[in-house]
Amino acid sequence: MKQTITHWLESALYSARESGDLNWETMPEFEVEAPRQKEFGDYGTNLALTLAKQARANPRQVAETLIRHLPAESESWREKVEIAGAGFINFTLKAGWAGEIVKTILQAGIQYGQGSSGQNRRVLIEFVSANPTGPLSVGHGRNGILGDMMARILTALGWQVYREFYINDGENSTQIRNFALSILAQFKHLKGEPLQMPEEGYFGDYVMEIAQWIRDTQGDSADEGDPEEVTRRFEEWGKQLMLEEQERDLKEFRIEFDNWFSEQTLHASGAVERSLEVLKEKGATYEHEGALWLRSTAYGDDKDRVLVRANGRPTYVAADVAYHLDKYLRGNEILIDVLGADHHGYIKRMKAVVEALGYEPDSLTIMLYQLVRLFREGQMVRMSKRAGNIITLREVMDEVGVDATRFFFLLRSHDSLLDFDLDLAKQQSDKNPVYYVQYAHARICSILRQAVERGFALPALETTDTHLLQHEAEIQLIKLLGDFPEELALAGEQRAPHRLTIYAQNTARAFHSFYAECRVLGVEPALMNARLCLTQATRQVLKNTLDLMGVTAPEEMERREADEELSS
RNA sequence: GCGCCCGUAGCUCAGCGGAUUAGAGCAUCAGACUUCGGAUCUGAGGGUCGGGGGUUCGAAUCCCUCCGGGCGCGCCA
Repeated sequence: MKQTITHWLESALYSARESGDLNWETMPEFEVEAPRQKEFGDYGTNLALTLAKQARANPRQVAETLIRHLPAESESWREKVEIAGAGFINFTLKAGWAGEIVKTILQAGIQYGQGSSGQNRRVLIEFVSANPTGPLSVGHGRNGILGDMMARILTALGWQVYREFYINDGENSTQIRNFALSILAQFKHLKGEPLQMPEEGYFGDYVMEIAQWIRDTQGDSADEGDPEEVTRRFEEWGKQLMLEEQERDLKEFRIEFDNWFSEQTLHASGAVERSLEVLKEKGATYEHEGALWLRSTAYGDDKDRVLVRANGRPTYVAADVAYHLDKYLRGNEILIDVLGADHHGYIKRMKAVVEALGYEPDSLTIMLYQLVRLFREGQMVRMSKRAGNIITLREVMDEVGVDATRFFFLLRSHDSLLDFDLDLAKQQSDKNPVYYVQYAHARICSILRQAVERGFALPALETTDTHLLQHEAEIQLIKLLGDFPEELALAGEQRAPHRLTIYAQNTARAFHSFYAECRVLGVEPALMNARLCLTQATRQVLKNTLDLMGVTAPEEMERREADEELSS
């Protein structure tokens, strides 16, 4: 409906210009929205206000002119059009208009809301990319959810999405090395030697478990031989086990990747050197004190960055140059990296890299998310990965459940700090908004089941008069359902998945409200059919939204409250 | 010191491509079906949108500045 009204307004604009009533050059930006106060009608627009600015005219007069030029086809829909406030144009539509939206939704079904703005272009989303030196943290969970939902959203908007996990397994990585040395230390300890952890060692229990696994499968002699070789072996074992665990946990968290990209392959294949050559050719590098530098300040970075150390080893940045170049060479037009807020310094650097490589800096989006703070018994849980006292994603998943955890992570804007209270999440899980939305879906399914049980066949769309849907609660709900395509598009454009979480809650609320106001089953047959259609349409939209969130849409739920009351 | 993010109701947060009277959940208080699931609904109280300037006919929204909180600022990754 918003679109229809937008068309009317555009048509009025052209008509007014042709007749000389109004002068304008560029199409003004304006919005069509449902006003909060119902006295203002069903939809309103600020068009006259934005246009008045451009034309330096009185907004109310502009509004009058526009109304005069509204196309004839709009007359069968409009009840009345009014000018209000500074120059808003408010439309009140004829009773029954909302029924059309219900039909549109039911016809589109699972595809309702999808768009084609992606035009089949390719986008690569890199996310999680945890170091293979430990289990996934809760922060990785937030990262994973954001990337995953973004991928689902962009797919729905017509993009060809490729999901990738970048494994920081470069042999020059000190982290991995320390990790390997930690395992080795535990291994020797298992054999009875005193525990001698490296300085920056990893202390988690899982390190010991890996050492144990190596001892069980490789025997006591696993640490014999050339020390460098031994470290390399332990590195490989540790890395493999960690990656397997990460993949398993992510899969259970409903996150899967098209590809796990190994940093090491970039070093091994010579891709790193080649990409550095590209930078050199573009004149974006220089040598200083024996090291090779990227002149990133020339592209807006705060300082220049070392690409190759004086000792000849390439830095992490060098690998990232090669990696991002590789992403582009694989035909991706748009790149999205999902990173924790502690990497914010990374944005300017990577934009500089992209530009130095000859690509459009805006083609790379870095989605930063703020950190997650865990609370238990009202206390913030301090965590350190090396010390091994982290709460893992797996623990949270097991404690809180996948649906609730995903929903919780998607509840807040990614650039807002997220406090995750474990006790609240599990003890008062019925207060969790995820149940509110899921309950609406389950309730709808229950109504539809009942309808069949009572012998009311689910109505055919062609024979149903959806124009009977005129109750205020019905209109309210339908308006929201009609907004879904726009909400989805905005979530994609703004890279703001949480918008759909808010939307899901609003839609669920509107349905619960409708449910309380309007009986579906047992009312006059024509109206019942119309309401059954609306109920089905709502189910479809909730389902589509929950699918995008990767949260299940249950057809029934346990009646937990009732059970508790019986037992108490 | 420099950079990024945040500061909106008692608490947790939406809104921030300016626009008609600032929203939701939780908490508090008061109510609601002998038929569709009470994990629900209806209503009430509660806000100088951190402070101060500026732009604008109009600012929670844009700009500047200050204050408070978080996170960074390696030839680590």
